[in-house]
Amino acid sequence: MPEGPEVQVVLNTLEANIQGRVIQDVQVFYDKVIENVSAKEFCSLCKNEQFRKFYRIGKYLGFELSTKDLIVHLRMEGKFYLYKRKPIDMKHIHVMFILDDGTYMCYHDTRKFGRMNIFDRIKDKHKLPVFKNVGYDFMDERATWKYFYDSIHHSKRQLKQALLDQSIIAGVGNIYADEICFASRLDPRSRCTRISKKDCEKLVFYTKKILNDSIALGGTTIRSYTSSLGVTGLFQHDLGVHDKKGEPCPICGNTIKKFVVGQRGTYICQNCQKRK
DNA sequence: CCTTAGACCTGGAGGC
DNA sequence: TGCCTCCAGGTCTAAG
Repeated sequence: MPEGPEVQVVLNTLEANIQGRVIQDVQVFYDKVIENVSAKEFCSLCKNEQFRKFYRIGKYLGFELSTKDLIVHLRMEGKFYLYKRKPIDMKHIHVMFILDDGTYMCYHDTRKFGRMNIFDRIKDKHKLPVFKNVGYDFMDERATWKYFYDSIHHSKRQLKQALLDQSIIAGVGNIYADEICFASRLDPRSRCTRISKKDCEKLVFYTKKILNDSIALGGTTIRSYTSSLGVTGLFQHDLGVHDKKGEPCPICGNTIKKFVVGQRGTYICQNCQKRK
């Protein structure tokens, strides 16, 4: 479910609720969630660690603990829930952290795609092995239009695939990629080689604007009925094209069409968005 | 180097 | 009600 903005909202909420808490115990019910060490090792490495700092790079959540960095990727459906007592329905809970104030911090993930990694704490988080193929976060000042232009203009790929490429600018996912293309008046199927510097200025400007606006509204909630930690946002009301097949374009009134681009459902107003 | 299909998982929605 | 197919906010891999 989450793209950069939703991950940021989750992070903000967790920071407000568990900063300073100490992990007293950890239980793992689906071992594959833990990626870089065994589940057993993960539990012992987390034990007695305190949540100190909270950060995000692209779609990754980072928790700086007393001596470790805990890195979580929620993938499609991962969520954190905080409970005052142990939940009765443990069906999709795969990891449970029991904190020193009695909170049960539960990792819930219907499709089991999410992953957790734990490392010895380091200062430069970008150097952690999980971030090897992750570029600059969309909030990073190094994520400029020039950098984006230099990264894509030799590529034969379609524009949308470049926007989704986490090794260039990290944090954009399928919904926001459609919205960025719509705001920039560009067809996501356009070839990167044909995207001008001027286009890149627009694309990076709207990437930052749309993702930051979404954070301010608590993120986007579609196809989701549960209100997990901070994931019931309001930005879905501001979407222009995504998930609006058959509806009129908010600018020109033309019918929004759906295509498949890079194996992802993609929504376009073919009147407003120019194919290059 | 690039693109594409498939894999990883579960459940909701819609067709019959 | 049941069965079937398609679809889903992500990413990695193998194969061409």
